[in-house]
Amino acid sequence: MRRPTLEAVAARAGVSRATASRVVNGQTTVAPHIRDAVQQAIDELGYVPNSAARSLVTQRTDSIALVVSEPPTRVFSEDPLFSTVIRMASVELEAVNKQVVLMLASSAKSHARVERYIAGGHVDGAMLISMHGADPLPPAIARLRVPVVSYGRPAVPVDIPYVDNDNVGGAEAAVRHLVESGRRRIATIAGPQDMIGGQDRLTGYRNVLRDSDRRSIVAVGDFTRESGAVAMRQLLGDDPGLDAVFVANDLMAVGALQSLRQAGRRVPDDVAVVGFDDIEAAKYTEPPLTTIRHPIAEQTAAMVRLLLDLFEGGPGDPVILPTELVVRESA
Amino acid sequence: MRRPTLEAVAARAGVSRATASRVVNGQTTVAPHIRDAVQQAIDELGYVPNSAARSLVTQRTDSIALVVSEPPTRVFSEDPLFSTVIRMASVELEAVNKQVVLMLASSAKSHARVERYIAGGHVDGAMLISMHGADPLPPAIARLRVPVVSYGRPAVPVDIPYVDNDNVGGAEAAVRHLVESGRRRIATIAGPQDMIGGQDRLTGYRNVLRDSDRRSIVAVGDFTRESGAVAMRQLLGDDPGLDAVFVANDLMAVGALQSLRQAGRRVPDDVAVVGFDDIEAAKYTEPPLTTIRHPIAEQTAAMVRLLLDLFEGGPGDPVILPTELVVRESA
DNA sequence: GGTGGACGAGAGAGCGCTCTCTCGCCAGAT
DNA sequence: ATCTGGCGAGAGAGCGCTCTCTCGTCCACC
Repeated sequence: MRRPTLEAVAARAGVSRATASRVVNGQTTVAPHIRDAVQQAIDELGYVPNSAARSLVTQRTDSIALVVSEPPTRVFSEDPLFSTVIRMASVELEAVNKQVVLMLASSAKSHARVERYIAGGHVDGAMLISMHGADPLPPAIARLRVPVVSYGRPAVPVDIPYVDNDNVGGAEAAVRHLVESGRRRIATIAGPQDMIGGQDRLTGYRNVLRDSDRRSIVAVGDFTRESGAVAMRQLLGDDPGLDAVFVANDLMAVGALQSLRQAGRRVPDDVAVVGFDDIEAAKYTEPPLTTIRHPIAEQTAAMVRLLLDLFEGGPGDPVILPTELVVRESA
Repeated sequence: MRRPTLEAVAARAGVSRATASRVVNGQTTVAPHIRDAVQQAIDELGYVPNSAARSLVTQRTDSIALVVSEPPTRVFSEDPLFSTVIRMASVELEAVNKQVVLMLASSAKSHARVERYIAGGHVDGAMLISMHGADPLPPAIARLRVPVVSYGRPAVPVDIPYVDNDNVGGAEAAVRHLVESGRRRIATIAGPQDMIGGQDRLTGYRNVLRDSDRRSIVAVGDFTRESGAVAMRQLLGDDPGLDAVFVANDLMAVGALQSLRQAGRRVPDDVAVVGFDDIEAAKYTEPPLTTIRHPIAEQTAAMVRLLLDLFEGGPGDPVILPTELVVRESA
């Protein structure tokens, strides 16, 4: 009662195993009537190729590792980044008949595991989702001679093709919007400085403030809602006269709005707020949040394309996608 | 420059391939000094077993399909259910050295794909996450003679072991809480009736109302925030005198709170609201949401255990986990 | 009519591993 | 000294597939 093999199909169709294989793999050098006979045998037996046997000889596995290297706090949070990326990547890869093997690599132990797994040739390539600068995984995997791409620029300079959005440009657009609407004392709640997104968005903020001759007022959060609320309270303590704040992600911005409300500040009348990410919840805050949208779906699609290109020997040039200011009512 | 094989390891250690294989697989019938020699050869060569070759002969793959069968609207939404389940399942399976192959099965085309893939012996077993009653996948996969478990009770009676939370009991607890706090006209915003969770939670609501001699007032949403807002407006139109509403999930409850605010109703003074799920955002609504907590992480862990038991020939009895009323300020 | 070429189909090797079967060796019993 | 038993290690088959090489056939052209 085991699964039928190619041998069985060939026998039933009265041809050789090689010919049956040709039909299965869609080669054209098979006469139509033979092709039909084989196809019929396949249907009758319910034949499905054994992938292990196939990849043993082809040296391909048709599966791709999607490595999520991030502490649980962030993956578990309300931030839809990871689920969106995972989902989009699956859709894109399934469209080209590749399987997605999901691997989480939060601990040092799991790092070793992932490294061994990828080194072991279980997958044809890997996609890395890691925003942490201290993360040892990107350089480690880059050494493995397996095609790898990264979602987001790796924090340490390492020769991995990547796809990122224009964090600096987006932050600049956000702060410029505040400057142009006449705000004078513009603070920021920055993200973690060991993450590339945190760094770049702070850089964008600083760039514009420098050019417009304003003083920078900085608090640092960790991209969670709660840390945004804490940072906002701290900023209000440091500089009660601030009239605007650029928050490095929307989740922290939601927390900041909460602190502003508790402190009796009106948004945007007293304090203007601009976030970053344009998560779903940004539409539903009170008031709705002005923010920077970056296209997660397109970025993911671009990442998948980049990896597929790499398989074909493509150059693997980094891709930077533009961001967009979405003006709602908070600024 | 290809990867070292077991043959190479054996040659370097001066033993046969069979002996090297014994060492790799941790068999005890190998003399210590030979074991050491082989281990050293493995380390020096950086040998990693070829999984394709191994599973060709063992007929195992050590990977498990995680099939998410749900329309994009829900997976994409803010509902953290899927990302939590996916994450927890990964952690649990990685702990026992199994790989997670993620498959999305939203369209009919992808259904066929998933079915073929699982039938093709690419995985040792499958975990199904599907809340849709109309979903043809569970019965189809159940026929494949591959160990399968389901997250949530399959809507059509089909012989698949499953793990679910006590939706009926949870809904009963929620509505009983409203009854006991003296509410008279208790409405509900039900979930989609083609989903088991939607059905069961409505059943729980009806059970308690029947027993407490109250009239049921029902609107139906689709588990999204927006549909909750719409349903709440509709309920207020149908019965302006309602003084409580049990909402079948928190996301819709958030929408309902919004509609209540717009209609000038105070919560909980005029209308009490109880949700279901206890998502993160439930803590941050205005006022914080009273809701039913069900343990997603434990449910996922139980699902994984159930599948592993199945591999060992376990009985595969369904597991139902209890829920818990979390009283905050909305009711 | 003979030859060359093109093309379709089969034979068979081999991918890297596991596992059964066999064999050799040594210890202990007779 | 011979035999038996047990255990550790090797030989070799075979998992199911792909792919190269070879061969046979048929047609076209000289």
